[in-house]
Amino acid sequence: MIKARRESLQVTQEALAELSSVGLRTIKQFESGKGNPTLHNLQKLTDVLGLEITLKVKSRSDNR
Amino acid sequence: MIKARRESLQVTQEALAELSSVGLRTIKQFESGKGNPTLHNLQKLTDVLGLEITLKVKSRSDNR
DNA sequence: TAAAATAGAGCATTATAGTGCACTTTGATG
DNA sequence: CATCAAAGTGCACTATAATGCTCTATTTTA
Repeated sequence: MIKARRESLQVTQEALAELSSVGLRTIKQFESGKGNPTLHNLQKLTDVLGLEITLKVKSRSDNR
Repeated sequence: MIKARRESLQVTQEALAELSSVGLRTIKQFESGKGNPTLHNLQKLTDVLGLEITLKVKSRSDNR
């Protein structure tokens, strides 16, 4: 998701690293599916990518 | 947010800890605003709480 | 195809998240 | 007030996320 967004914006991992102040190595791991990023780092990335992390109540069947 | 949701479900931190397999201490820190949880832990919590983490494209003013 | 740019991976180190334990604080109840 | 339950905090230790460096692989381009 992050990766797709980054690519659609035509930004390299390196550029993203600089813009977000998240280490390049970290972004690489993260994008290659090996990460368990902290919320903080995740937010730094989504912030630069113009994405928003939201929490929504999962609508369950018995919810209505 | 997590805290509010937990309370609205009338679940104690302790119960949440057990249900989610996240350490009680961790939940305490997290809820008292001192956390920088990993995505993994955050998901374990939201999962139990019936919440969903979503990423949406932030609509910017100059987007239209 | 050679060179350059971009992405992925191994290794080692540092910073910090996760956790348990014990104690304090706070709020509710008898 | 004494008691109890739920929440918050300090301390210490362990696990792992974050990071840099270097090298390899893949993709792009001349």
